[in-house]
Amino acid sequence: MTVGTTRELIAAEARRQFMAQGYAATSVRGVAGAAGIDPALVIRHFGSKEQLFLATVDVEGPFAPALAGPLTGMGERLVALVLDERLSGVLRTPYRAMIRATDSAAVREQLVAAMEATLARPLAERLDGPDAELRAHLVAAQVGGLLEALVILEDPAVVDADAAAVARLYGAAVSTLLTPPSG
Amino acid sequence: MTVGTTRELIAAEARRQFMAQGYAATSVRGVAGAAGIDPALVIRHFGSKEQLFLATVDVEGPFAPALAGPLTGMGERLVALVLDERLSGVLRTPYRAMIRATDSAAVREQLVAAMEATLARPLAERLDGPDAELRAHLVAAQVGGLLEALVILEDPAVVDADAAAVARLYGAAVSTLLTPPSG
DNA sequence: GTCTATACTGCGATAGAC
DNA sequence: GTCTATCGCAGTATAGAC
Repeated sequence: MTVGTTRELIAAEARRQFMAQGYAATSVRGVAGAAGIDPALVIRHFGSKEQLFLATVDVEGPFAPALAGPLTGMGERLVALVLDERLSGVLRTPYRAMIRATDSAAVREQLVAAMEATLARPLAERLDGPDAELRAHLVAAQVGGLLEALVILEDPAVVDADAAAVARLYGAAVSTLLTPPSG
Repeated sequence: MTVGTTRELIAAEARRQFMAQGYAATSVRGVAGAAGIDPALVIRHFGSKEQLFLATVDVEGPFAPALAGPLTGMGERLVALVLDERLSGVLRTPYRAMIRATDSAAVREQLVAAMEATLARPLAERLDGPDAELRAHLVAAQVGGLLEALVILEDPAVVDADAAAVARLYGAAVSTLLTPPSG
């Protein structure tokens, strides 16, 4: 389906390497070599290594299915999506690459924008009660925390835990923010 | 209080730069220059840039005060510690530097160990009911999520939010995992 | 035994020739 | 458009000066 222009060839190879090895371990020269072209071409087409990363790596935030249903059980459904390894390619892997590249302000902003557009903003519209917007962003922080433990820190206590138990327990904690605070 | 040995001089300057600029933007040559010594000496003393980082940057996990009191309100107290800017130097700043250096497995392990020793393990001993250990680690994931939103991603919706509201709302969500699950 | 000088390899990026 | 040559900087190893 790729048209095969040089630019798209570079982008495809760069995405592969950034996702597999991260930002620091991926070199412009390595991408160019694997694509069979000259390193200077990569810079010519994308401007810099950072811009190449921004253009090729992004999270897609596959939260829509969980947000579509009723508020009841939504916390558990959100957590289940994070735990679903079939979604790694669109969530876990780019999330890891981007978090580890947040030295760059542009990467930070792109990741915050993606999580806001796919999670915090649509969620805020669903919430009742005071502080709906803040609560939605705090849910996003919780989701980020679980992703961090799973794929950034690879904390064995979470990675090796029973997924159903994590979904139940962490999902309940997320749900606390979905229902209006009592009092 | 520093004895002034070359090794300690290097360590102090390295810590300063790693905390202020992060791992990638700090160079062995820059540390050596600021310390007024030769770059090769840094390697001589610490082996590599990565080992220099591991030896000089660590989070201290100042959670003990929050963990000491009653379970009631502990969630809010933990969140308040994360939000306390006076603790930045021992928590936020090293946390940011370490998360952004988690390409290194050794950095991952050192950060996980610090959070486990100062938060998850002492907390697990305080918790009643089933899955105490998993729940304690999920609390650590929540704390990590808040730190991530605040200091890694610098999400304006959280950074600019009223601290008291964050403590109340996020603290309540943390507390969900502190009390034994109902049912 | 500390420390300096030097050098090797690889990086991102630029200038300019085809 | 694409490649060649090159610049300046990085981490690090080694040799040898004090």
